[in-house]
Amino acid sequence: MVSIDEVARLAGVSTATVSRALSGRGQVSAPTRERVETAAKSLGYVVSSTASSLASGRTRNIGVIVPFLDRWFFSTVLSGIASALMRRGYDITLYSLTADGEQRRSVFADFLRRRRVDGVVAISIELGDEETERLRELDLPVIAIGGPNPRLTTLTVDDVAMARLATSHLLALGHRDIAHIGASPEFDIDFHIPTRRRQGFEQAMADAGVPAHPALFEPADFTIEGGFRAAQRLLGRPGARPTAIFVASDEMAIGAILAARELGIRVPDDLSVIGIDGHELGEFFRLTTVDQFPLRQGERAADAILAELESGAEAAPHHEPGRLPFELIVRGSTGALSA
Amino acid sequence: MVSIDEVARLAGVSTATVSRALSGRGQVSAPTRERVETAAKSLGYVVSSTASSLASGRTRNIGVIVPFLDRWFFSTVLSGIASALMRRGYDITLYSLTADGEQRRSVFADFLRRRRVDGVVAISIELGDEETERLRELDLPVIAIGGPNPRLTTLTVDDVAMARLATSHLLALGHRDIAHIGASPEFDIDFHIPTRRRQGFEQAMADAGVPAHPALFEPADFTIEGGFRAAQRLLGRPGARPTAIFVASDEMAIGAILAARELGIRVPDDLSVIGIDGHELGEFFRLTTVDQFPLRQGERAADAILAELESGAEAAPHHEPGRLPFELIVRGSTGALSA
DNA sequence: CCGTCCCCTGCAAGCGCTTGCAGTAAGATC
DNA sequence: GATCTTACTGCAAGCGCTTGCAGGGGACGG
Repeated sequence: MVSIDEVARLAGVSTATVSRALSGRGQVSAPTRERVETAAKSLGYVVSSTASSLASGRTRNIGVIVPFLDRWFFSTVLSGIASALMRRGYDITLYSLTADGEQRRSVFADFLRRRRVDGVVAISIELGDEETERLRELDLPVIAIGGPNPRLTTLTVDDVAMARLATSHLLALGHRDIAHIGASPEFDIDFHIPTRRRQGFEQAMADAGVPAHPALFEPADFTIEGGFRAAQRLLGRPGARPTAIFVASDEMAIGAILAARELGIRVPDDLSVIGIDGHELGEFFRLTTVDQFPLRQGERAADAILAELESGAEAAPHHEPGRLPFELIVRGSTGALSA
Repeated sequence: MVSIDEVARLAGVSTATVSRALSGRGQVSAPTRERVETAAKSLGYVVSSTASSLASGRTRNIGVIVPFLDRWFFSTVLSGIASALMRRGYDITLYSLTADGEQRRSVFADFLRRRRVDGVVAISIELGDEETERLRELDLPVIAIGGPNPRLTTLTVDDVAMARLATSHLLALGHRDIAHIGASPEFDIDFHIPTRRRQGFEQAMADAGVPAHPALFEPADFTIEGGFRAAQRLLGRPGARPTAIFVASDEMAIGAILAARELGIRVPDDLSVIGIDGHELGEFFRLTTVDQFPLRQGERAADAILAELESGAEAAPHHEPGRLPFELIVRGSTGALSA
């Protein structure tokens, strides 16, 4: 492997000058810089990240903590983070928090403390107090996407407002018997997003003076299949059927659409369905949704962490609640209430 | 941040002994080891990966190259890799090869050459000659999953055999008019899996003495929507309809099932559909498939790279073609040909 | 023509570990 | 009891960079 000394020798300068020329820190005359760059290129020199990190204290590496890798939302956010970071020359090291509690603990107790990263992005994880504390102890910039955490800088989307927007859309179409598919209460213990979406739903209903019937709520597990079953229960009951369903995620909403089809209920003629997220399959299923642009969320998180790094200003945690954009995307799964 | 010196002082030994006690390399008496471990724990010491890497040349970090992060197959394999690697205390740094060609080049020309990783896993990427060469120049263990590459150690599943198995299943059920949904030829240029699956299909048909009608092939793009459209074309044509479809991926197969439903064609009564992959949605759609266990593929790749690292033996590239397991999973989307 | 200032460059001291080598003491061998 | 081993530990030299500091001009002003 070629080292900085060889480049220095070839360019006829000291290693200090090579370092400065290639990193852009400190003064180097234009001709010298050019000689160094030529030498480096001809030798195929690439700086050793370990040596550079040790000497400088900068790693050019961001740690990303993800609860699941194989769920659409998280992998999409991750994808946004990865492309934005790589564009700026940063590496990213991945910390996946599987179901295994012991392993999760070791991420905070060991992995992250190896000084391998300059900053951390945590995607939609409800962090425990101790975990939050561990993160703060790292003394590194941390950006959390999702669950607002008063002790960390967070990028959040206003879940209540999103849910209100979705519900208002249904109300504006004339619907009154609106059901809601959300998460079961025990889910909420460490994952508050479904609760907030439910609150938004209830607020919008209350604002419109429409009573939200408790029987029109069904819990599910945020999968297509879960949404399917919840919708089956909702639509298969004797008595009056809801004319619309606000579903707390697109995947569950797709399940609901499939359930309706199976029951011979036409969407949107007999039933309107709206989801939340902006899932890639939404277009195919013609699903009306409130998009939260997860890819861009990842990019924004990457930009935010780089901004903190480059400003050097370890700004006090400033939450920006509800700052992430969202947008109603009307497709074919919602329609006016038929008389 | 606490350093090794503090631990040494507290334990009353030299830093050399601390290093040996904590890393398990070299001899340390049991009582000394215990004192060191106690001291380290009480100070919350975690070794600095950069310093350790620089001194030892080992990073305890594996690079993973992924073509897409937000596609089910890749993120599932990645998930398997991540959990297996973290279990062994390894970090993983992610190199995402977006569509951007320039960025892709920089992964091989710069990112990977920073000496940040001890080994590389490449997931289902058809690597160009120059890229392969770059990887070999790294002089690190490399494991490629997927596309067999004679110059790298690869873990592959026998795509031809999988396709034969799927096709045989349909043939055994009595089907003769079997269509195939695969990839369009231009896709194949840098992605040979679809071609191999098609070959397996044709072989199985030929072996059974059944002519594979060219009109019964439809290309698609490996998405649900693509499969949907391909099936629409296949099933909407005037004339005799196929009684079964072998689809080259589960996602496309799901699309095909949805298309059939929309056309009022009953699955499996009027049409059998079989896919390949083992997609998580397969169960929900009752899709018969040939599972290739992507999660376990990732785990095996992780194990393989660690084995190479720990043996130290930079074994010559040994491809193990067709060594990865696959299995026919019969669910509800295939059935005997009705008379 | 000399002093100042500003660029540019090199020197050399680390960054926080790991590990070859050497030294010590205790146990083993005869 | 002398000599070898063997097990353990410490010393100190790096690993390949970065960067504070200082020195050497050239430009410029007086």
